[in-house]
Amino acid sequence: MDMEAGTRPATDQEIYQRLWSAIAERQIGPGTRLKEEQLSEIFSASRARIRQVLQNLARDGLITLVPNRGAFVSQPSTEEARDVFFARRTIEERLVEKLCATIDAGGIDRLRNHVEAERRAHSNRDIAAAIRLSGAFHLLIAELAQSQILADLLRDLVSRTSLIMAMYRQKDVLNCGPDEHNAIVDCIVARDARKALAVMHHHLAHIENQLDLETDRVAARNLEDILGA
Amino acid sequence: MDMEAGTRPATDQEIYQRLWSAIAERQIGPGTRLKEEQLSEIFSASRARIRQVLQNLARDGLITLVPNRGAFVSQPSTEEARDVFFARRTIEERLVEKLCATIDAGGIDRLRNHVEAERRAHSNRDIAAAIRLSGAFHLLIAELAQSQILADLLRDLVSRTSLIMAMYRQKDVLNCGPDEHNAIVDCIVARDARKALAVMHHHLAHIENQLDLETDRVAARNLEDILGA
DNA sequence: ATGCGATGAATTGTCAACAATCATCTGGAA
DNA sequence: TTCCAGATGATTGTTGACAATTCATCGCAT
Repeated sequence: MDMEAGTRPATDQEIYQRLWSAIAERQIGPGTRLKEEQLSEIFSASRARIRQVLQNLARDGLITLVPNRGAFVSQPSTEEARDVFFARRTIEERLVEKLCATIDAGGIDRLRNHVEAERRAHSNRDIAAAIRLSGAFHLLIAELAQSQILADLLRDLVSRTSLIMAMYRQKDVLNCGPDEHNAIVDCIVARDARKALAVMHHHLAHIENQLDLETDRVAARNLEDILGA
Repeated sequence: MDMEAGTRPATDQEIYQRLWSAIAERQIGPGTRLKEEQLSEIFSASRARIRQVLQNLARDGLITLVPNRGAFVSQPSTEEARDVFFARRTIEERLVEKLCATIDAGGIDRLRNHVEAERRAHSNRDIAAAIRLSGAFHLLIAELAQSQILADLLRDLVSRTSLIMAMYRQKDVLNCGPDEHNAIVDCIVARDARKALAVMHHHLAHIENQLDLETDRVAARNLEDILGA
């Protein structure tokens, strides 16, 4: 949220990151249409580059590309939502299991510090930061587990999870606190792979169970207000 | 291997499929440079579309895009190779486990028929078909297990595995026969999830263990001879 | 003879204009 | 009034040309 738009060029990666954040952090609601020309003005980039970025976002499942119609922020169905959680359990259970065997002191420090940061954001009622850090925790585990392929996939799945929660979260349930994350770190530090796996499973199942199974549509918001200067 | 090139336009998907097959089935060796103009002539498509396809292939790990240099068929390192197998074990063990719980009669038929086709190709010494069917078996399991996300990822991993085997397979070892696949099907039919998981693990470990851990470079071949008319 | 710097060809990156496609709106007939 | 057909405007898809970058070659000084 730092660089001004509409003035100077922006690299492809910046545009991608910017849109990714805006979607994953729920600033742009599911179903919102993303027009190429509109984006090219906002980022002062040519349409060709915007198009390239949109294709990357589509491949990550964050947006849906409809031929001759354009790009829309994805609206995952309940089946897709369940599939995302199935894939996350598959991957993350294995990653924490591996991490228990390979973690070192530096890794433990990074995990502890991260959970601490989550706790601060939570007590400060900083919802946006809490959401971002909550996802980043899972990505940190993947990074420390040293499986590039699964880490890359998990990055996509985490952002899709944000999208899913934006659509299906019941309104009274707040974002889960850092307590469960802390429990996972404890298991890793104790090198108890069996328990770490179980706690991770419970954690993900917990999140999934908080969701509502009816389809909701979310009103589209104005892009310039979010991405513009 | 049916459509003639250089004459009529080809849709993006066709170009992608064509290159994907050529790389995954080892007709184009690792390290081969793919020039955009060359490909645009072969497929009689504009460079922009070629570029688009190349980016998709890069995201699937089949080719590597070097800025301002071009596209090269990937040469996975030994670490990346191990990571691919780690990811495959993670995913496929879970998929066969799930499949044991959800398989129906139609699915069993498809599995049996596929293994039979593999057996025929193997006894006919049809190496290309054997390679293709061997990969397709794993994809069939993923399809039947009904997890779109993991199936998509596995598709990429299977083609990367072909690339890895092209680079690191010891020359005397032939492609594994259909016997292990048959054993996996037996476990699924018996709905023995625990054993299915173990047999799948063994199968993938077996393939990985057949590999050599030294780096080999493979000579580049001529593109027109493979993709051209 | 060897190393270093300039030159040039080849290739990728970028862009703006053009063509094709789709949604919407209008108007008329049943 | 309702439905369908056609025109219209907006948006995406595609193309070819141009700019930027890289690699290889050659010349030159040491």
